Amino acid sequence: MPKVIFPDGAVQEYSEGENFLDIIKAFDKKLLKKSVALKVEGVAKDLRSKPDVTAKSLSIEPILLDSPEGLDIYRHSAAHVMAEAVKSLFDGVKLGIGPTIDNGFYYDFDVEKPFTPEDLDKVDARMREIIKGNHKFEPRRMSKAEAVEFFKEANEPYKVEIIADIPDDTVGIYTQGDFTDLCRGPHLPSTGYIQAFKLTSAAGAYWRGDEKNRMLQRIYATAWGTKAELKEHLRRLEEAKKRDHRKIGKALDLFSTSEEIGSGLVLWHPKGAAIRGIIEDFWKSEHRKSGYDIIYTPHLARVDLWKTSGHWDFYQENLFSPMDLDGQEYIVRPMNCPFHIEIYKSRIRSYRDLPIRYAELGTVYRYERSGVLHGLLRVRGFTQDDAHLFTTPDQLEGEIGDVLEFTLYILKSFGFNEFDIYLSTRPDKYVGSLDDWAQAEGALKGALEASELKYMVDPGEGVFYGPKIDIKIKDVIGRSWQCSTIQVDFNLPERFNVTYRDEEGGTSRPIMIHRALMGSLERFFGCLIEHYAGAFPLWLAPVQVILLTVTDRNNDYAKTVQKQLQRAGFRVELDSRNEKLGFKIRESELQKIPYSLVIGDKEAETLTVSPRSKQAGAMDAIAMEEFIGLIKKENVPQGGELS
RNA sequence: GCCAGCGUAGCUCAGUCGGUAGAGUAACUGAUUCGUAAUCAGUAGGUCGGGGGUUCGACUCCCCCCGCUGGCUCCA
Repeated sequence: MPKVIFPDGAVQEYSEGENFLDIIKAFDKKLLKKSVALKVEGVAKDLRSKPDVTAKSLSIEPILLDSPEGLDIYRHSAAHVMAEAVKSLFDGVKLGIGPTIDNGFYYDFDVEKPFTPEDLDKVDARMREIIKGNHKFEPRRMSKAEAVEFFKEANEPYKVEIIADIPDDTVGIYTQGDFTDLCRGPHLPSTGYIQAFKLTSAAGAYWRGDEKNRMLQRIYATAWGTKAELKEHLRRLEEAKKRDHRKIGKALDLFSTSEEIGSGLVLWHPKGAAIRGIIEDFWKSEHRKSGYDIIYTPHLARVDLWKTSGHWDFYQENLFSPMDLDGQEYIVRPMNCPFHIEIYKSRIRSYRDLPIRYAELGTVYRYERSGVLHGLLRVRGFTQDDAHLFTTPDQLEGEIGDVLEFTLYILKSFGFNEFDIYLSTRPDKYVGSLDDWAQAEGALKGALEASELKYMVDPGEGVFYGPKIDIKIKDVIGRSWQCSTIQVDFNLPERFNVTYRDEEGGTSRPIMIHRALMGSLERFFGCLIEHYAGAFPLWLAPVQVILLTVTDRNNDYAKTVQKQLQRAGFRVELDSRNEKLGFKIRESELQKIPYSLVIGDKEAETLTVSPRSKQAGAMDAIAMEEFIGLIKKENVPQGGELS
């Protein structure tokens, strides 16, 4: 009898005609219950498919629902159920694509009218009926010509378009009930396997992501193996909402935007500004330590400057319109680089001067389309922690390595320890020679390899003037935000005719590195707020210590304590309102102030304070000097020392 | 920019069928002097995002604009 071999070496014999479902069932019923599909000789197949009996022995591996691959199959099957539900409810629906995504799936539909929330309820209800009906997912294969014919017949032009792009000779088709869809598979054995899903939102989405194409209607959903997991996922989303920087920014009075002022323009309130000030001070002192010169440059420049730089041609959709000044056209700057170049060019530079590192907290303005604005994370006016390094070709890779190390040090100082690193290569729209691009990509790659950091390649995602390394930080809902960026540029030195005197007394062209570590202060601040849920570490907290008096009798002593702490350099507030202690504590907790000092008769008599830490709760009364010593130790960035 | 949803007191949110708006909280005033997450009472607070239309009458229905949110596209 033919047999299959499980991953642990166990063998199960079977007779002809049995499918894998039968075989696994005979082997271990419990295992079958957890399986959604299987791999045969490493290839994913449906549970209901049959083994090739000519092979006497096949190695198989059930794909379990609680594996990433299993969950993916599960969600994909749920997407098919959604498509069936939509097709059965609305007339003239044409199917787009229905892939799985993190935590769920979506399906795109070409429909007459966009879905309303009520439509989603109907789709949800129909999906549940389909699941209850427990229809089998029946696979079959068709030649491409047959499939094209089939989907033309079915009035599914998008499917026909997809088939044309499939390189294989045949394509997979799955049918459940009377619904048929193009699909690679594998799928669940039947719709009844789906236990827990929830439609989350509907949104317009261009066919193939191209805004020249027709806009389809997309329904997003999340799906999980069990109802408990779904519930847990929804709970996590709720938790994430609580950390939303927009919500916390309001609650802690950190920043706002105003309709009167305009979209995407941020107002930094005193407490947000206090944090920004601390970040800027830290940033400046670290840059000086690392050999950067800090500069200041204007926010406007003549439009010709941007024609020279290439921004006028390559970046125009993001530029604000020119304004006329004495017959000259000026625009607000979208970038800082040309200004730094002009400082470089203000005198002749020698190879002995290089590398030159100019750093600036440079405020820029970019026109972003209204639909993309998002809290602090995507705005129209923002301050980059920008720098431009001018290097000789020999220095390039070494400088990139140093910048990379410096970047990670700065990010770690703020408590970020996990990020995704991408190497972005030449885009379709680019300037410069292919040789330059190859050299620049090589230098970035070399620095990454030397640093032994894990990174991914993002093909075609570079800037028009050069390739880059991006470091992305994830926000609480799993969205990834690009903060740090390190870009190599051969192009601007060329365009601005930037030179240095080389060893031979000749004229050579430096290479530029553009880099921003935090990216923009606005976005970085947004990420910081979410990272800490507003409970900033001591060194960043706008108010580090709040003094809470028990009665008016304690006000005088509290003032001396306040003065002492201020003299020691701490940001201190005194809450001497005529309120109960519990009330004051509640407020200091809600404001997420790291330390509250309770000051009552007992403390005034013994010249002590009773600290209450945001992290650890109430502490025993201690002398002021002792408390100051304690918080001095804590009042530092988290990144350690730069090597 | 495109698709959808939303915009009511400083904040969080009710407001039914079209009949001129309400709660909690914050603010203010007074009382209370209190020991680790909300003391009590009173007062005041609104062009219902803006403009136009329908109607005897619009927070409510329709149109345009602004802003926000979730996506698409694009990016620090």
